[in-house]
Amino acid sequence: MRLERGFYEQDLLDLARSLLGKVMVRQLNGQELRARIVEVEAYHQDGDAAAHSFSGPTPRNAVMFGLPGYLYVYFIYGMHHCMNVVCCSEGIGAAILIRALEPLRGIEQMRIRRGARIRDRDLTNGPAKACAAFALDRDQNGLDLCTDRSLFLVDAPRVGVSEIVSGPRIGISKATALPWRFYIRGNPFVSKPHQ
DNA sequence: CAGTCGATGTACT
DNA sequence: GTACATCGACTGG
Repeated sequence: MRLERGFYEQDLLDLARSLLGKVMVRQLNGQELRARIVEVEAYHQDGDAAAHSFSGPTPRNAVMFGLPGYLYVYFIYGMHHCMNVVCCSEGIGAAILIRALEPLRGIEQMRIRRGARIRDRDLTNGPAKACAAFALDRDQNGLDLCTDRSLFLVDAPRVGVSEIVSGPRIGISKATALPWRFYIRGNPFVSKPHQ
């Protein structure tokens, strides 16, 4: 069943851990894509210089300061997109980056967008790969996961604490000491399994 | 396997 | 101008 607003109103790191194992559903051209969240990163305006929200609201990051449960999608490196789930409460500027998914359904549809020869494990094992496989770009920025018909999350059993690994976030140059990357231990669809 | 590097648009200094 | 929450192609061992 679809996750409701209250789920997204959790504190930053609580939601980061809670999101692991949850299933992302995409309705697209009459087809359904499904994938399990296996890796995330947390970003917060307060004290986190790596967050887009760190210096306050701008046109780009406005969604981060909106309602929890909204999708924040941004364009990066001139060719990629990354998706985040807004959390906490309105005005806070906190969100969780979805870094990797485990494909469950619609794998051939994902392969159409990612490339015919891509191995299953490479379809969604990175933030921009996940966006591409799920056909998400700036058009989906500001979408409400609690009400949208084409994209939402459904509940799934919690991942046990002992199966969650945390460590430094990937690909940033500021606030590198914060251990705000979380992933499922041993899952083959995580973007960078080791370290 | 690991390391390097080019592609490419935009937000912000 | 510069940096950027990345990816994939390429190198060398």
